[in-house]
Amino acid sequence: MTSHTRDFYIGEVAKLTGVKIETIRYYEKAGILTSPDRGKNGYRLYAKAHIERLMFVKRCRALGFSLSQTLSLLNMANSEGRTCQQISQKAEKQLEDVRAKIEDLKRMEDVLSAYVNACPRDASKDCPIVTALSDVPAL
Amino acid sequence: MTSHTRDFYIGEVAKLTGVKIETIRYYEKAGILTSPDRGKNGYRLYAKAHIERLMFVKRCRALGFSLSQTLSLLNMANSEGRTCQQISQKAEKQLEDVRAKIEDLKRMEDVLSAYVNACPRDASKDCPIVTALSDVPAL
DNA sequence: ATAAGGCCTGTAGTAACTATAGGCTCAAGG
DNA sequence: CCTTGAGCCTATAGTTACTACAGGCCTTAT
Repeated sequence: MTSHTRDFYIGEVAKLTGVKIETIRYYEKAGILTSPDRGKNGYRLYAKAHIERLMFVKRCRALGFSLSQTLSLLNMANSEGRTCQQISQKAEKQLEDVRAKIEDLKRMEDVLSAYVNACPRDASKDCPIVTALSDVPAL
Repeated sequence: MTSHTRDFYIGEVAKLTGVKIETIRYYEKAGILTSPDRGKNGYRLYAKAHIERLMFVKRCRALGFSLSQTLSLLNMANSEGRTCQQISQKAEKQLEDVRAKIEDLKRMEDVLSAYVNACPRDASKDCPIVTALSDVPAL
């Protein structure tokens, strides 16, 4: 029982992770993924570790982390001296950001639904939505 | 009492509307704002109508409309045959989009806060957040 | 006279991809 | 053996909505 794991072509990696081929290559160029070995034909050969790293990136992105935040998390996750506390601090910071975005969007929602409610939604010509949108404060 | 309104330089427009000078010029190039007249020195001269249009754009953007959605709203708002119903349809569509984004972000919030809660936040080495993030489903 | 500030154009940079062009390699079918 | 198709390669351009220069007028005040 050796620690041998077979290599994967980029297309297989894409299928396994659900990340598009172009995106995987983009991540490599952007320094998010380390360059894999190449076969004699020049094809990229990925090992299990690459795929785990890519899943990490995918999940971070799905949680709204930017690529640079993701890279920082990756480096931290793979560093010897890191602590659980450091990781959770980043997660908490991101949680705050997400909550702030939710608040922003809720304000949009409120205004939009007020507009929609104020509108008679019929064939009339002067729409209160238009009026509200074009009003200039100090003119 | 004529309908005369004085002209505004781009800097004044920026102050009145709170939209940056570069952004105003960008909107003109992008076809969102019509090109204003120029003075003999080549400076742009804006009239009240431009400023109202710009405020319209600013409010649409603040409500999450894209520039092309905004342009479509503008064209509709200024068209003779448009009805209140058409306008409110766009607003309702945008309201749906905003609500969908809120749902997305709430899902992120749930996952993130679960992660943060699961983490002991101490000096330990194996962080449950890292484990959860790098797990590959079918490998 | 000159310095500061506002305006002009045009280009490049940002984030995170996505799409396209042009060209290899590899396996299977006729 | 040849060809066809699929999969891979690189490099470049396009996307969205700006933002930031660089280099150079014009105008006004000191």
